[in-house]
Amino acid sequence: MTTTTRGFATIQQRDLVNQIADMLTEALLKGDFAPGAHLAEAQLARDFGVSRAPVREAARLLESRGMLVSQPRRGFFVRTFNAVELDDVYDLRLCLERHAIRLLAGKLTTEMETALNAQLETMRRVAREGTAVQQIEEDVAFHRMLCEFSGNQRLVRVFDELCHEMRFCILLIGQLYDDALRVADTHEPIIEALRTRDPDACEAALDYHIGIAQQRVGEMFRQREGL
Amino acid sequence: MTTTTRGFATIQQRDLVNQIADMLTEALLKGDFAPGAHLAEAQLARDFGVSRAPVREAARLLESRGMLVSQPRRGFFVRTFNAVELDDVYDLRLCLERHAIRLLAGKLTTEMETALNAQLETMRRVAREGTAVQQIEEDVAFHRMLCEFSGNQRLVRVFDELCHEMRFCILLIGQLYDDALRVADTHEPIIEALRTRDPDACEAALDYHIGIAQQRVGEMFRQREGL
DNA sequence: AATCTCCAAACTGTCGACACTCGACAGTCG
DNA sequence: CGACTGTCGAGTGTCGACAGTTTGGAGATT
Repeated sequence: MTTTTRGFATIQQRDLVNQIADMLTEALLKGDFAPGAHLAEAQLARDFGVSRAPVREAARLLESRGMLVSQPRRGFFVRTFNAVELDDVYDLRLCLERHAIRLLAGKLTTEMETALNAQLETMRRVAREGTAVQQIEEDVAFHRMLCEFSGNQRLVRVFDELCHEMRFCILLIGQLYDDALRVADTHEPIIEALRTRDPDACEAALDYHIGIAQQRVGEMFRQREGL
Repeated sequence: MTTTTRGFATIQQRDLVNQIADMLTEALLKGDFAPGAHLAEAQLARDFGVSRAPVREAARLLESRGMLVSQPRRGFFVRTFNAVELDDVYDLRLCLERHAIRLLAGKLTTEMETALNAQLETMRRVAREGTAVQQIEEDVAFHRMLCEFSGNQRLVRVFDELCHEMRFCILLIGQLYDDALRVADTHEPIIEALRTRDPDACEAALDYHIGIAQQRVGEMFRQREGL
């Protein structure tokens, strides 16, 4: 594991549950498990070299994040998405971000603005020289900043949950960003709209941006679903 | 599957985890635990007459619902709210319901309308002859219907999570509905606005309604907090 | 009297084990 | 030949136990 960025071993021996949850999440996002596949606790416990208790708790954690579902006496299964559920997620995300950006429009500081611009630059950089996973992460990070700057922490929490599901869907589809640089550029109008501090302009810019994203993902998903 | 339409009630041996989670939820809403109090697994296990494993899992469930928080190596504690967090919850709720009612305005059926009216009648009935808990439940049920009729199931899930927290806050404050009948009546303008099918009118009616509720709860909370 | 040290009790994180349940398969009976 | 039944393996739900950690207080020190 990536223990040391510097000479110190990771201080807080993170408990097994979180470690296992992270590893499972990574495996799920990497596509190591087929959608709908059954996750056998005993098998996972053997793989991780631990007992079943922490595996069970980690699985419950992932269930609460919407990446697994459980059936009584049958165990945990990889969450599947249909097109309707995907639309619901994007619709809800739009709802949250609209609200966030309207709040943000009224309280934008120069620090926030420079932070958003910096993030945009990061996105452009990874668009040129990063991996698809990195591109998605930085894209998510941009939108997460909008939520954070809104000031509503509870909203951020829901956004994070939704992101888990969106990531899951996107990586389940395969690659998405055929032209990452162009995608990064589409975030610029959002910053520009924020600079005007006009809530309606902000909402319009966001609607346009997310609408495109949803359409793209939706198309690819339905295409994949048709198989 | 259900070859015999004969009426055997579906025997549901609900597993311990859910039973415990429900009992804990009830106890929390009843105020059996002080805010911030430590929940000892072993003690609860003894009280329920089970082992610690299902108690732990139930506690994790309640943590994901925002009613408990956990600290590594310290265990689970009853969630506390401050005024800012309470405002965040109501702000987010407003965000969700606005979105829901706008969606609903465009697809309202007569069945939905009669269902909402029936719910309003139920609210008036329990306002006269019901308990405070019942009044809150029916009030929540009305708003939940708005979310459900919007068609976005994911939105309903988030709404349910928020409701857990709001219920928790409200019952933590003490009783709220000094004049439940009047509160019930304030839902009528929402139905009337829906009947016009004008999204803006719906949003305005909802804003007014929730704004009052938030103000009330906020005031009482700050008052209680000052102690 | 206030503070520090150290110890014991209580508690959490984790483990291995057992009982019960579910699904599949094969055998039995009409 | 088809439907029912008994059996078996796999897997979950739950339990009791152990080890390491945290907490609160008794006793020692200044």
